[in-house]
Amino acid sequence: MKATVTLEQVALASGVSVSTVSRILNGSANVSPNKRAAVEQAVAQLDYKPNVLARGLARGRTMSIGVVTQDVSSPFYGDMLRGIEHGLSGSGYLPIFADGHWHPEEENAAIDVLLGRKVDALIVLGGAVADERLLEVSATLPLLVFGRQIPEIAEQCLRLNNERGAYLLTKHLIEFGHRRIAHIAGPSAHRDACDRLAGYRAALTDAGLNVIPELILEGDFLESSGFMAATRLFEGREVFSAIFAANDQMAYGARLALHRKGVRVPDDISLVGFDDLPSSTFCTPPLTTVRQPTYDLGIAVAGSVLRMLAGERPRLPHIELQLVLRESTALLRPGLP
Amino acid sequence: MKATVTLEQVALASGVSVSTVSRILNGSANVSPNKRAAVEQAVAQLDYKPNVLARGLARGRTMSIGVVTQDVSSPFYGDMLRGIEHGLSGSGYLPIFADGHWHPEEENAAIDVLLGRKVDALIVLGGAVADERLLEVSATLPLLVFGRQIPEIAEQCLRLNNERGAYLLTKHLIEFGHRRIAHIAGPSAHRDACDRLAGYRAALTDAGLNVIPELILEGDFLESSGFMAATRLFEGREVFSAIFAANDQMAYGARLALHRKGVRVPDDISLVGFDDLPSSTFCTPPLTTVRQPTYDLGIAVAGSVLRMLAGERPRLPHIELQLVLRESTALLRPGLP
DNA sequence: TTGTATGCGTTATCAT
DNA sequence: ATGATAACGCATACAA
Repeated sequence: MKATVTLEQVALASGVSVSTVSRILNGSANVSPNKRAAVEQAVAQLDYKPNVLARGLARGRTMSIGVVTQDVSSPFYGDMLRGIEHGLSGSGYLPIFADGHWHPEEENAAIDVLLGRKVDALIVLGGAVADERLLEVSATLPLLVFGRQIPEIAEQCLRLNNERGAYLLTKHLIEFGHRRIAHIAGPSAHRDACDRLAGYRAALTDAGLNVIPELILEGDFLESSGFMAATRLFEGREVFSAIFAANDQMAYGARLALHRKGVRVPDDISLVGFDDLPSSTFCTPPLTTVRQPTYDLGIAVAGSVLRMLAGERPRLPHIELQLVLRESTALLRPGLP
Repeated sequence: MKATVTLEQVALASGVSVSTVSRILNGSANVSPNKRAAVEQAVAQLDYKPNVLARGLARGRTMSIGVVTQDVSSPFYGDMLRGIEHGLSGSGYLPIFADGHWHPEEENAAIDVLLGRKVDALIVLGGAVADERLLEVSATLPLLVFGRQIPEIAEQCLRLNNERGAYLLTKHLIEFGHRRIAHIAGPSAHRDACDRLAGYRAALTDAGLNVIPELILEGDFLESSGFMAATRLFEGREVFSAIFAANDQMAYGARLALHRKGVRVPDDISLVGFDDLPSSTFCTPPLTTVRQPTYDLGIAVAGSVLRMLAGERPRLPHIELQLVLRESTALLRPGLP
């Protein structure tokens, strides 16, 4: 309907110069009250909306923040994005997402796209691009990284202690009497997966139990791989009374495999995951897991970006993973190994 | 590190004018091979990246497409976004998301933000802004709407037949011998919820069964409401042998309630949902539901947007909902009502 | 075919 | 305090 209203038109309608209008709109310094009023009225009347592009071109900033994810549709990232979005709301900055699909190449491309869009800051969630690349980027604009630690920019990196989370989980199972605990690990190329495996190992060792290689299988963090791993576990000759899946999604898959076998959870086998996805509260039975406060993490990261944009230090919080005890774990039944 | 390289610098480096460089970059018409080569080399050498903002300002388009969602973190929308993203990849257009959080006001704000960003087209997913608003928008730029039907722009609207889906589901239960089927409906303000309720009613009526008001409860499409509804169902005096939840998430909640009551699915009670979320394959037991092909829908919508951008007609496909039979439904056990 | 000049809508730097 | 005017980086109508 109405064509784009420009600053010039507002200036004309209110009888002042464009620069004055611009000043008023940006709240910069001194303007006479009457002119201000005239302009504000014209703005309202013409329903003037500043052109973000032109503003960006002139000022050199776009008021948008690039966010590189690995999979928008995954419950984990989805929830973080929501947190980021919430944390940014009201700041005038708009998050722009680009997906790396767990592929370093695509991830690099995503970063390129975002930089090409002249985002004012960048948030990288997980992934595996080279540290050097991120350091380059960091030299150009405010960068925040979740899920990895780059020494040179440690202050801008937020990484939860996955090993500790896995340790807690495993220890919990051990305290419940389990000594033959299977582990469905994540992809070995994935840092988090390795850390969780390490935590599992450490807990066993600390408890004087030995690690049984046959009870460690690798999945890909998706439900189906959890299903297959659990199925294979039953085909093996090593008995076990508990399964620790490296993330909730694989735990779901494993749970289904158990269901198919007619194995009860937690009566026959205890099961734990990692992440505490929203749906883990509503599994049958509700899943014991470790909570990654994704939403709050998103908010924290968003806050830090805003701080860096304001020239301050990121001040990322230190966040501890917490054990969430639910109903998928139980005391080892007497008579079992 | 390297400051932004401009067209002018490329022009200088290759000994031609900026306009020539611009032409080559945009592939417009005739340029001598040697100049072209020189420019291309300079571009590569300087690692020139066009400034999207400047380009947008000059050309009047931003190569970005606004997408209004209701909840990025929901499995439903997350998957659609993935589809849209995929469908747009390679086209040069970048999707930009803004969330309405199921709030008409926020949704309007989201549209404003996107329009302010001068997106070249808009995709609206679900939601409840006034038809008029969308018609206004549609007069300005290519618009595509999922989840509602606006007569004036019917060609640009994609809406699945929710009533039919619910009908199929209910009919399936009836064919399995169930005659007292409870329904956990979605919020009555939600169009899809109403349609599903209507389908449920129609199937009962067509089968000569009467609709029992006490067996119809309203939820809010989230797991917790499904849990509460199922719990209340047991407190009522009307018996039932099956539950039809208006979406998978509520079915999950209901399933947990049943688990708590010690009620087996499907042995004691059959349960169905609606949506076929990725995780429904891995429920215990896997959930019988109706499939909304979210990912493909996303791709279809993206394709149509691209088509409209190219001046063609949207040509949205007609998509049928399909029943997905899994293990949460079983024949009514003899002796039950 | 190629170069020059102008415009896109704002902001910022000057004068005044 | 306020108004011209020059960037911002690119596309394009026009001229050559």
